[in-house]
Amino acid sequence: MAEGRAEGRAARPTIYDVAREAGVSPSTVSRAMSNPGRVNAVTAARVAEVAARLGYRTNTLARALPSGRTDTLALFVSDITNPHFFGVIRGAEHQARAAGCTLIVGDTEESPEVEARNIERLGPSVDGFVIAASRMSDEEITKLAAGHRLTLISRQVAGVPSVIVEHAEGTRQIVEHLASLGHRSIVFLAGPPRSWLGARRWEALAAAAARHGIAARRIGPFAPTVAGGAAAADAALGTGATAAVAHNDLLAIGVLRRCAERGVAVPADLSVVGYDDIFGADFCSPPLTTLAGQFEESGRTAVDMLLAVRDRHGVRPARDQVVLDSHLAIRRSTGPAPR
Amino acid sequence: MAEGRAEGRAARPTIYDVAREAGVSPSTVSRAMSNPGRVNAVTAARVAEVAARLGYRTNTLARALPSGRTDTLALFVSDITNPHFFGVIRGAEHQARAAGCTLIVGDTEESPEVEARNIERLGPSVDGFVIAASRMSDEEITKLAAGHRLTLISRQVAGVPSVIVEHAEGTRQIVEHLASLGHRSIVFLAGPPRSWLGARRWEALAAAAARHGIAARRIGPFAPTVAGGAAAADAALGTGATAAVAHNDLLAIGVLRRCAERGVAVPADLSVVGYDDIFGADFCSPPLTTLAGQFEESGRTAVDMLLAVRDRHGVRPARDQVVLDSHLAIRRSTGPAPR
DNA sequence: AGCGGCATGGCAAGCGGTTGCCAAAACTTT
DNA sequence: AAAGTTTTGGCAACCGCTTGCCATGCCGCT
Repeated sequence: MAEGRAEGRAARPTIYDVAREAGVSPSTVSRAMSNPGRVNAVTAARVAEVAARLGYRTNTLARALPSGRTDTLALFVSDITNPHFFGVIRGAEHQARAAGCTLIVGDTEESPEVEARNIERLGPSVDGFVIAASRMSDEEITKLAAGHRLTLISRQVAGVPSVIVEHAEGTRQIVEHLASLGHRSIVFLAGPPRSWLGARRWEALAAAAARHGIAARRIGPFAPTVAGGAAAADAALGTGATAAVAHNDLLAIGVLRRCAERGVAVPADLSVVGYDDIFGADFCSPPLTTLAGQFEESGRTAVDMLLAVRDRHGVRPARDQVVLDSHLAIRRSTGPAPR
Repeated sequence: MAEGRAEGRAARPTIYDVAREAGVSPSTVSRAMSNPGRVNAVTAARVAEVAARLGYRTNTLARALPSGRTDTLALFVSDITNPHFFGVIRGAEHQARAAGCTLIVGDTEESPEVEARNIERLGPSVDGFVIAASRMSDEEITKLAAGHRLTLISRQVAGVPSVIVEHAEGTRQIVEHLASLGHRSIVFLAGPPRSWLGARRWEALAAAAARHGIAARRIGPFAPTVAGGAAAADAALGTGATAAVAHNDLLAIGVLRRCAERGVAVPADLSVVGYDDIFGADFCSPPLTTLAGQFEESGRTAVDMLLAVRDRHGVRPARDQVVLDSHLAIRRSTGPAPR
C-alpha cells in the first residue's frame, strides 16, 4: 500500500498534518478549507497559514468518496479521429476548466457497447457525461439517463438534455443553393448507419429536394473519413447526379481529393457540399461549401447544461433541448450544374 | 451526502451487497474480484456469479483511495486549439484505453503556471502525467518529476523520460532541399518564446544554413496559429528572403493564405515550409512542404513509458529518451528560388 | 500420533476527507 | 442572575474498497 509514496515520491501533507501543526482537529481543518463560515475567522486564518506553509492541497479523490462529487466530467466522442470533434472537445474542455472541473475524453469508436460500458465504469468517478454523436438507441440512452447525469450533443432523445446544431433549415438552404445553380439531381453520401444526425440530414435533404422537384437519392454508407471519400466519389460519379452532399466535411474533402485524382473538375463537373465546416474546409481546394455550425459552442453548452443539472440537484432546467444556429458557408466547391 | 443517490438515481451495489448475497465477507469479495488466486476457486465463482447478477461494478474511486492506483492518466497540451496536438491526443487516448486507463485531457494555454498547478491538483487522482510541449523551465520539470510520474513529449530534460520527434536531421534536410532549389536566404518564423522545440528548430536551421553558406535569420515571435500567419507572412516578405520556414504548419498555412491574399505566388515568389504535417497540410493550396513526424506515435509512446514507470515501480526503463523518426514531405509550397 | 505448512476466509485498520451531532463557551435576553 | 441562543470546535461514523494479520481446518510428513 501507499506504493506511490514508497518510491521516494514526496508524501503529501494531509489535513491531519495541518491539524496537528495548527493545534486543531482535522474536522476543523476540513471546515476551514471548504466551509470557512463554519469556523471562527482567526482559526480559519491560522489553519490557512499552516496549510500554505506545509503546501497542503486537498486530495480530490478523498474528498470525492464521501461527497460523491468529483468535479470531473466525461466527454465521449464517437470517433476521436474526426477533426469535427475537436471543436466539441475544445469547447467542452474550456467550459469545464472555467467551472473548475476536469475533463475526461474518451473515444467510443462508433460502438454503442463501448459507450454503455464506459458510462458504467466511470459512473461514480464523474459528475456527469456528455456524449457526442451517441450511437446508442433511444431506449438505451433513456435507461442510462435514469441512473446518470447525461447530456447529448448532436442527438435528441425525449427527456434527456441535449444540444444540437440546426440541420433542417440548413439542409433546406443547401438544396435551395443547389437548385438555384440549376442542379436537378442530388446524391447524398451517407455516413455511419447508426448516426442519428446522418439520418436527420438525409430526411431533411429528401424533403427539401421533393419540395423543389429535385431528384435525390442516398448511397452508402461510407466511412466518414477522407479515405472513405474515394469510394464515395466513385459511387457518386456513377449515379450521374450533378451534386453530392456528403455526410460530413471529412467525407466531402475525400471526395474532392478523389475527383482531383480522377480529373473530375469541381464544381464544373460535380458540385460538392459538406457538413460541419471543420478545420481545413476553407483552405482545401476548392474550398468547400458546407453547413457551418457552432460546434465549439455545442461542447460548451452541453457542459453548462450538465453542470446546471448537477448544481440544481436534478431540477430540470427550463431550456434543455438547445438548438444552435447553423449557416451555409458557400465556397467554391459548388457551382452551376453542368448541362 | 449521497446527494447523487438522493435524486432518484439507482444505488450501485457495493461489495457489501455482494458479500451478503453470497454469504461471504466483503474482503473475500474484494479478493475474488481483484486477486482471484487468493480465494478458493468455487468461492470465487460464486462471488462472480452473484456480482454479475447484482450488476456489481467496482467503484474505481473507492479502489483508488487505499491503493493509490487510479488507472487514470493526464495529458496536458500547451494549446488544445492546435490541430498538431490532435494526433498526440489520439495516440495517447488510444494507448491509454488499450491499457485499461482513462485519459484526462487538459489545455495549459501556454502557461507554465497552469501546468504546475494542474499537476499539483491532480496529483493523487492520476497515475501519472504526460506533458506535451511543456512551457516550464528545466528546473521546474525536474522538481515536479521528483514528486510525480511524468513523461514529456516534444521536450527533453535530463533524467525525465521523454519522446520527441527528430528535428536536427530533419531540419538539415529542409535546408538542403531549399539550398538545392537555389535559395540563399531563409527566414525562420518563430513561435512561442518558451517553446523548447521552437528553439531547437531554429538552432538546427541556423547551423545547417551556416554549413551551406546560406543566410538565415529569425523573426517573430508569432502566434502559432493560422491567424498569426498573416503577420508572419508580411514580416517575412519584408525581409527579402526567398524561403520561409515556419515554426509549425499552422503558421505556415496562415502564411500561405496571406500570400494568396496579397497576390504573392507560392512557391514562385516565396517558398514556404512548415513542421508537423498536420491534418490539412496535404490539401491546402499549394500543399505544404513540411517535416512530418509520428506525433500520434509520440502520444502512444509517452503513455507506454508512463505505464512502464508505474508498473516497474520506479525502475527506470532502459529506453527513456525516445526519438521518433521524421521525414521531409516535399510538396508544392517549395520551388526554385526566384532570381 | 504429532506437528509443520499451506490454503482459505474473516477481522479490522486504514486511505483522506466530510458532516451530523453534541458539548462547551460566549452572548443575549428577560 | 437565571435561562435561552448562538458560535465554535471536537468526536466519531462513514464513503467503498484494500490488505496485513490472524484463526481455522486440512494436508502430508516424520
